[in-house]
Amino acid sequence: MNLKAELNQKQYIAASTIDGPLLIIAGAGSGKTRVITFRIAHMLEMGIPQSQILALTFTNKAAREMAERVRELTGKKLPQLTVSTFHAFGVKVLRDTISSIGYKDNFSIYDTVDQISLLKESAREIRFDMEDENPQNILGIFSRIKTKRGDWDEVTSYYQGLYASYQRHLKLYNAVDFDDLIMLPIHILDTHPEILNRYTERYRYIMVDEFQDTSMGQYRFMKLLADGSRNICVVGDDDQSIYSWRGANYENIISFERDYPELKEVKLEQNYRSTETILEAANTLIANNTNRKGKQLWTGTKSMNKIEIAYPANERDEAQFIAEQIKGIHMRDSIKFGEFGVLIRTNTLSRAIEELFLMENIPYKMSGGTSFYQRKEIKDMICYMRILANPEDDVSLLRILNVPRRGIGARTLEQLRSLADMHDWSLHTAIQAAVYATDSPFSERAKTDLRSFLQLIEAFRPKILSPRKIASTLKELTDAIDYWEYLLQEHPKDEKIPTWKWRNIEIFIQSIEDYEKNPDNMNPSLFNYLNRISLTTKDEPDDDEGKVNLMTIHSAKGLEHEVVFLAGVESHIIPHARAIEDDPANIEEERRLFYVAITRAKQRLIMTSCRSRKVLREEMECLPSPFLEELPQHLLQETEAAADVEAAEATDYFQLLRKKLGGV
DNA sequence: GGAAGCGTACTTTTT
DNA sequence: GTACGCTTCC
Repeated sequence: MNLKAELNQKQYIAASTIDGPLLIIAGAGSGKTRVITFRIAHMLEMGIPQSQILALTFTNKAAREMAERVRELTGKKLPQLTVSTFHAFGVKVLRDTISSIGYKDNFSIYDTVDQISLLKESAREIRFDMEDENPQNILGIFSRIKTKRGDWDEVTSYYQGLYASYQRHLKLYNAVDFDDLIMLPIHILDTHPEILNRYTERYRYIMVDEFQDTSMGQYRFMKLLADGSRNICVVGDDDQSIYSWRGANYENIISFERDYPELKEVKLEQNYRSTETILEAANTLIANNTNRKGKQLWTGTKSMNKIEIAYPANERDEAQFIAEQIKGIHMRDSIKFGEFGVLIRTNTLSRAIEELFLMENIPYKMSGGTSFYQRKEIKDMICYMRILANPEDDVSLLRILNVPRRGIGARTLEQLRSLADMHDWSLHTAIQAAVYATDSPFSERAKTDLRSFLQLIEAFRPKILSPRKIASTLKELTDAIDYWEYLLQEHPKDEKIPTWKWRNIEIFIQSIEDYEKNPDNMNPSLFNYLNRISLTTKDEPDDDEGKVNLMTIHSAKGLEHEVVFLAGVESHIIPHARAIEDDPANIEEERRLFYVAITRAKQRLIMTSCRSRKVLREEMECLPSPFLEELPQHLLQETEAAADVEAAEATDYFQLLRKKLGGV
């Protein structure tokens, strides 16, 4: 491997500097992934054992891609190389060490939906009134407390008791939430020097991708691991920091410079992705942000196309326009469907577009959004699996206790809950007591129903825990509970729905089977499988090369496409009205978001801004995004959105628009 | 006491 | 479109 021939001079320095702290500022499209993969390959070539290398990323997609590229480059399987997201690495650490803080290693991981159920349970027990409360808000407060981003204040103190209850229940259910995946490992490493030592001895070379998106917790986690060797390389771009709402703190770049004063810094500014037009637009836009490290991207790629903007009448016409453009460009310029990206600010904007893609037979895939695993029928299956893995997991138990209907209703549940609350038991323990205790106050009928539920769990638990028996046991379980009959019963009007849902379950079971049969999988246990799917939002593998990529701007980060459509470029969507409401200073993050969207495009960028859009049933007038005014107008070109607009209406509109854009 | 049926309020971004 | 809560039915 000849690094010098493969990389430009800056890239070469970044890839060949492997000892000591290194800060790489990598602009959009500057070949960052290439540098990282070459850097790892170079380390391996220098004789560093793969087990000593740890690469941390932010998303599963990035992790998967990085691992794949290193394998391709080296032609080796590298089973001991660790490339993972922060959260997945947290799980790995917890699996090995969580017993040191009194949890069991079969812990469940709660996603947002589970967290809300847990919150409601916690509130119920301490008789906290949840009327007029927004669970998401409360969870936001809890998250800030847990990750030490904030402290209790006059407003939030009100929830302190609820937080204590929430935490107590997590532990009682042997469960952790997403924040725990970062904070608990930190706690363990902080308080157990011998465990910390084990990790710092093992991982001698650490790399962190998308560093601008790391939270304070993730930074501490990284620092704990890295302080043994101080061979720590972080790669980031402050202009692409778009996760501050989740605690990302791009000031970590400053902390890094402070904590590792001996660091070397490399700035990658040559862009290999986009045309001059697109880069000039992006540079001009982002220069409006005040809080940034200066950076100017440049490229040698000449432009053929201006940035296009169309103003469709409504979201239907917008979808129509995008579909037609894609078809046209696909045919005329023979650009594969897989080279198109359609970017949206919010998941809800996908609906109209998806509908038209289906109608026009345009193959597409939507990444992000409600994941496969969040679908009701799949979530039911997962909760059964979680109960089998961890019977104390009340959140999962509550979900499936009466699914399918087995006669356990509100009254029985209430009795169970008071029994559990009284003794600080999980519901599972309470059920056992209800069934087997001699002085049980439960009705004979309730006891019979509960007993058969317990027997079901007891029968299937050893089965599903035996090696490579997850898929087959789950199949058996769905038959035993007659889930098909349940689906029919729940949807009596339309047999299409049960058929569709049953099909999803079959797909799910098949994917488990694939997981179990994969020879590269050293330890395909139920726990590992559950942990894995808790951390991935996506449907199973996305090897569909020939499909248009429809996704949110957030999930588009790190990707690139020949032709990029940016839909819904309207004043309340980007910048999002809600974000600005929260804090007007959020405009800078929204601008970065727009910047990320623009810089995904290699050849062509086509934006659409609807004149009206249906929001929650109601038709709403829309104005173009103010960010459009910030782009150099000579780079823009208006494209007629073919639509049945009345001419007069259109003229009025364009006058309004010119006024707005021209400031006259 | 449990199941089924109807009305209402909410969708910013994700591990 | 959907998920939850409240009411009525069996």
